[in-house]
Amino acid sequence: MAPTTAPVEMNLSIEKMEKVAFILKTTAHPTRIAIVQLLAAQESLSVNDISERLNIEQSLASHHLSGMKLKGILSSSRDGKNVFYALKMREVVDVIQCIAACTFL
Amino acid sequence: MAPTTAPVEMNLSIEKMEKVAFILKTTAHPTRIAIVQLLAAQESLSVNDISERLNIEQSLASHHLSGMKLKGILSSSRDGKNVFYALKMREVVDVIQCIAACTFL
DNA sequence: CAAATGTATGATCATTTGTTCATGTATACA
DNA sequence: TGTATACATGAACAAATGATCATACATTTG
Repeated sequence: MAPTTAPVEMNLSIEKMEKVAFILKTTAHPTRIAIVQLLAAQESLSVNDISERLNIEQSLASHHLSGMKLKGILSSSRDGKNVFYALKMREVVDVIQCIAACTFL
Repeated sequence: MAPTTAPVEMNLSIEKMEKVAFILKTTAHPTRIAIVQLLAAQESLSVNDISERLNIEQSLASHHLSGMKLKGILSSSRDGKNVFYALKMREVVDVIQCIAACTFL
């Protein structure tokens, strides 16, 4: 994705800008970025998988995951004792990659 | 930009995830998205231009602008009494457009 | 049913964020 | 020099966020 170089018209409505801000805000946290990263590679993972891989408490993982689900970024499904989370809004992967690709970071 | 459909390896370091989160956080606000939108179309605008167009107080505009400058998203230059701000990290335009393009928003 | 395992939730607290207000600084110009 | 215009800044406060803890709920298995 080449950087934008020429003047660009976006013309987002106030409502749209609020929605975009909402999604960006939901993504803007190192742990949540790590979660997206895991789920970009794995299709679905249980809460335990995630809390172990990221070395965070189960409770904290659950809070982040349910929040991201509530906001539409993730989906979840229970299988026995486990609840598996998956990426629902895959666009956030592109967003993260776009920023991560910035040479100056 | 097509949505990512297949498993993707990102492998961002902790440091990189923190930097990405930092940039996303800096962008994740309706007013700041509106500022990026204006500067995507205009090359550069004064504080007054921006506060008038967005209908916000000069002080609030200045706070947002200097914060965004501090974090590397904008640059500024004084010309007489005016200070003109411009987009420095144009990638944020792509980020916003990417999310804004989501059909479900 | 009881115990074990996996997950969710709510309270609490510290920190950060967003906004406003008052005031300070910089530049131009009469 | 004094005044007007354009920006910046810092204090103060409300609100949102992130982390931790304790505990509740759900499911499986003995």
